[in-house]
Amino acid sequence: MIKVLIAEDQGMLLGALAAMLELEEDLSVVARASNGKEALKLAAEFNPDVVVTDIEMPAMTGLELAAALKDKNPATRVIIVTTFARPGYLRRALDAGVKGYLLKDAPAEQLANAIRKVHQGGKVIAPELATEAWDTEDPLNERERQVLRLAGDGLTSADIAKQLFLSEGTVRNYLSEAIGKLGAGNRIEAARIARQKGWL
Amino acid sequence: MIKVLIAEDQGMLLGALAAMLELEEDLSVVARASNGKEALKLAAEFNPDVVVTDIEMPAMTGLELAAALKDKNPATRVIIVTTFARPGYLRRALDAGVKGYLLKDAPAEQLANAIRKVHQGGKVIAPELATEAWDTEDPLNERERQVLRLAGDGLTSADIAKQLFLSEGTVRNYLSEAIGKLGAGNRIEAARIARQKGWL
DNA sequence: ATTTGTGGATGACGAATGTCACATGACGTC
DNA sequence: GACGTCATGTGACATTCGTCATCCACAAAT
Repeated sequence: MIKVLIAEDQGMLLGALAAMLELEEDLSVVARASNGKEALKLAAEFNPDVVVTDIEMPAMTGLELAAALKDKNPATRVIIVTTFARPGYLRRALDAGVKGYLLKDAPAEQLANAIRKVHQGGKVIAPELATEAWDTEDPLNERERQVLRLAGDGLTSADIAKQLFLSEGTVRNYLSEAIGKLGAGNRIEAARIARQKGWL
Repeated sequence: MIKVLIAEDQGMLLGALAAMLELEEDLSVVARASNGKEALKLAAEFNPDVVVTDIEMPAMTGLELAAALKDKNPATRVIIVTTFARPGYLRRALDAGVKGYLLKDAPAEQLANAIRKVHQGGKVIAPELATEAWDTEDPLNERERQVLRLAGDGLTSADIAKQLFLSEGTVRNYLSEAIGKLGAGNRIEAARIARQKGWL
């Protein structure tokens, strides 16, 4: 009997996944969490074989959860189930020792099999991501990321400068750099691109 | 036996919801669709009592689906299940005669009951939305919306002008109007606000 | 002790943006 | 036909943005 913990902030999906997995005879959903922090606590308590987790959650993301589990529950395998086909996410997930990375777009039937495969020591990566160009590196440095995040929310250079304790000119320099690196035409497009790649 | 059709583009959720609802003795999932268009076709074929649908889907959104069903399958009740707590969406949904509007954040257990209630002629609106301030009107006109959509993607005024066959000055005028109406400081913030409200 | 690198600041310039007042023409209404 | 009004343009102006060359301070490397 494979003990499964599910971490997912969308109640609807959490409940539905749990119901679906309970139909499998060799799986048992021993705990549910609606964010990473809760999942970590429950993992310590129930010691699940496999953790199925979303990425974007309040309090603690699935990526942070994976990293923490690698440390505290090294025997527990982690499968990420997310909406986002972003190279940055996949890379960070693999770095955190994640064994599975599935997209919510994929048919639900795949999940049970992925759990079994990962439980047996295998790896399951969504085929859309396993291929080629998904190893694009994040070309931005920390400052550029910060500045771009704020710019993407509509703050002016002056506002950003105030928040980050930089001069306005410096902010413009970083933005200019980021725009160039991303091949964008302006800050808006740059922010869009970076977000879409999972770099923000 | 209540006949249910589910339309949802995330395969994972679609499958999981179907599995969960099939556990209910008085419900039967007669068809599944991954977009509105497909759902409309299947609805004509299976004549479901209740359609459970997401909003943001390719080909045809859940809101468009609801409007079309109101016309072609007036007896079919529609329940929207979406991530987005946006006033614009709820308003449009109600205008399309939708009987239920639930958030994916809500516990999954609610769904079966919502289906029963709606099937009996009732209405189910997520409590977070049923309250007050959710009737904020969209102050934008069609042109302003178009222009803002493109501006939000990082196009310059000149690009937008070309796409919409307007002069650049006119584009700037519309943007200026939109920025003013939304109380924003620039086009980026304006686009962010409008999107968040579900007006784009 | 000099070189090199890095993070940040400055100043200047042209381009894009935001604002406003006003013009034009199409359409409906009285 | 005179009158609003609605969509679109125009021109002018101040501000913000994007770019680039250059400079400064400080730390690490040699």
